[in-house]
Amino acid sequence: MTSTTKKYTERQEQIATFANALGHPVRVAILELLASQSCCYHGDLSDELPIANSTLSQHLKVLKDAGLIQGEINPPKTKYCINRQNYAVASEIFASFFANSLDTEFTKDGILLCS
Amino acid sequence: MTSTTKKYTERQEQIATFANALGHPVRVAILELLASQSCCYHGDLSDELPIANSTLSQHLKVLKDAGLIQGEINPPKTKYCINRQNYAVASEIFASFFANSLDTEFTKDGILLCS
DNA sequence: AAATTCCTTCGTAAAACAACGAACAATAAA
DNA sequence: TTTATTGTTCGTTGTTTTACGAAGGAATTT
Repeated sequence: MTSTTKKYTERQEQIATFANALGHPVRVAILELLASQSCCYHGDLSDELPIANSTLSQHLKVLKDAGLIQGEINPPKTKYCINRQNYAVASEIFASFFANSLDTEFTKDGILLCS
Repeated sequence: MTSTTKKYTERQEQIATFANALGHPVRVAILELLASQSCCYHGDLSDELPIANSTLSQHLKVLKDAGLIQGEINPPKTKYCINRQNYAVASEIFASFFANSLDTEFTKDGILLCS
């Protein structure tokens, strides 16, 4: 392939970005905590997670940069919550990604290729 | 939190593993190619992707280690295809992950917390 | 004003990732 | 047997990630 192309589609980049954010177990745990409690202070999360405070801040930044959470800073406390809008986007994009892939299983006239 | 705990659940680890594999746009592209064509030789993928052959091998290894694809080596050719079984697992685990999270939006008596 | 609480940022070190070309199998073709 | 073809593995380089403690900022409490 030539190098003049724009490498990857926006969608592929978007999927990778969301996936990357989910690509560490502690970030999955963070999202689950936020989802179950709607909101949490940094300290609440820190109590539940086996990582240093500064490390937690880093992971929260990753999630925020990916758009999956948002933080309301209110010194000295900071409240985090899920960004539901982007969460829905992520949910859909993953669903469609897997749906498209699995579809092909059925669009090949029942022939299971690549045994 | 004490350090005696087993850090993360199997499920959290599993999600992170799958997500990690999806965490690079070229790997998303690879999966899409495999999904649309059912199977591909390494060379077919190489023609479509803007990376060196050796790099492609690395990415394929990541996807294989995560269980998302499988490779049938038949020198000098190698045929790759999606591991549909694990793919279905991944699809479900992501779906349930997002479903659980978004559910809370409705289980809070319509009160949108954390504006 | 000093001390405390809460969290972020900084500095740093170790590990993992991503990319490439070169070298290396393993078969097929000449 | 030599040459090609096809991929993987190796070695290397540079970047990113993950982790921590220390230091810093911002309000609140003492």
